[in-house]
Amino acid sequence: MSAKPRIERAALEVFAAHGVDGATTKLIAARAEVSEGAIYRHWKSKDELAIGLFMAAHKRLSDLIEAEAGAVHGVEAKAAALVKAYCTAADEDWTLFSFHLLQLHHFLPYYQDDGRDPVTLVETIIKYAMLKMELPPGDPRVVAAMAIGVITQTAQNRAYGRLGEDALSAHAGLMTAAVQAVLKAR
Amino acid sequence: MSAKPRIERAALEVFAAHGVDGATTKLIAARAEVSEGAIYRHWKSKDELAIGLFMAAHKRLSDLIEAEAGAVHGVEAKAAALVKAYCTAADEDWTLFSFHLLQLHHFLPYYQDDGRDPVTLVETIIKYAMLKMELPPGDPRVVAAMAIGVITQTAQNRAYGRLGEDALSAHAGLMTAAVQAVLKAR
DNA sequence: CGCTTGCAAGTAAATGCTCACATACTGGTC
DNA sequence: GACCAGTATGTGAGCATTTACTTGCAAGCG
Repeated sequence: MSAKPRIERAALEVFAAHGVDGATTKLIAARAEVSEGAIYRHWKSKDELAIGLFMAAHKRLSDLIEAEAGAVHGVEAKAAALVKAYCTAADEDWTLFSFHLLQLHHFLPYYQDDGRDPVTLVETIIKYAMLKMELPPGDPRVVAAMAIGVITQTAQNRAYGRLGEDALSAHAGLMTAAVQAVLKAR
Repeated sequence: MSAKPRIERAALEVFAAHGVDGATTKLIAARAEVSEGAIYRHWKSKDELAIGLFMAAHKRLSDLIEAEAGAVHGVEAKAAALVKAYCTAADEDWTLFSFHLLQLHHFLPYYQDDGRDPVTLVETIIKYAMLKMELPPGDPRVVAAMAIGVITQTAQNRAYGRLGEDALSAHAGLMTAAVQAVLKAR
């Protein structure tokens, strides 16, 4: 098999485990069973590799949110769809999503806020629902953070090995109920 | 003033901003206005410095949880007390708590689980409340993760500058209501 | 051939850390 | 108080190692 996809997989694993700064090109190459030089045939630098991988996950997640939220009506339904979609996607490519989840803060300076990052999208949905009186009023930034936190912290704890090996989807029902409760709580 | 506390402050800031691996001893020394050698008068290595700072925050948070939860009866009251206490402590020493929050994953391998880390403590409280029928049954690990996520994600977004400069306590009421809703949701 | 992909050895720079030296504090003795 | 040894604290030049990245060469392939 060609080296590029093997490098991508290996890099995701190493970045997720050690962080971008803690990961070494040697380790990535070793895990991909490839020489270090091979990395630089496909990427200009370690950082470009990391940013490329992160942005792929970031865009995939943003697209997912837009698609799922656009397909149904009402915040309740949107919340349920989003939770389920996130769980499914994460289970399908856990390496990619745990990397995205755990290393988010490293890439904050990089993605320009065009309003298409996951957090802003959720904020927008909530703001709109408040306007339509579907939700009680409140700071949409905080409500969005709290609702997202229900998902991300659960996923993080799974990544840390605190929840066993069950798929994230196994908890989708509980998480959906919790998110909907957060949205309405005041 | 002596160098040690200045180094500690500088290290917290640099670790929080760049991560433990991304932080350099040169940068820490420069920010503390101290020579690099001064660091090694007080700590054996950069990692020991980082671990010391983290463990101090970790223990302080654990003690806080035990004290606050032990002082009142009933999950509802415990939840309210914990949220308020965390917000107050975080506002009092935001540098310390944002470092703890953002770099947690770096130190996971280090703290042995004697059941006294914050997450396990919350899990125990929830498990006990379920036994006493104060809460509907459900996986306590997941419920704890979700409840904690409400707080941590909000605090993280504040650290990322997404919530303005308001104190975290400004949102304590909203967060308390959300946490209590999560605990009861099913 | 021409082009892409991979390797092995190597390089320059950065990083964590050390060490010889200087200075400031501490407490006991006269 | 004056003296002084002993210790703790800070400096800054520098060392060994690691790290990201480069380069010359060869193999596969249309």
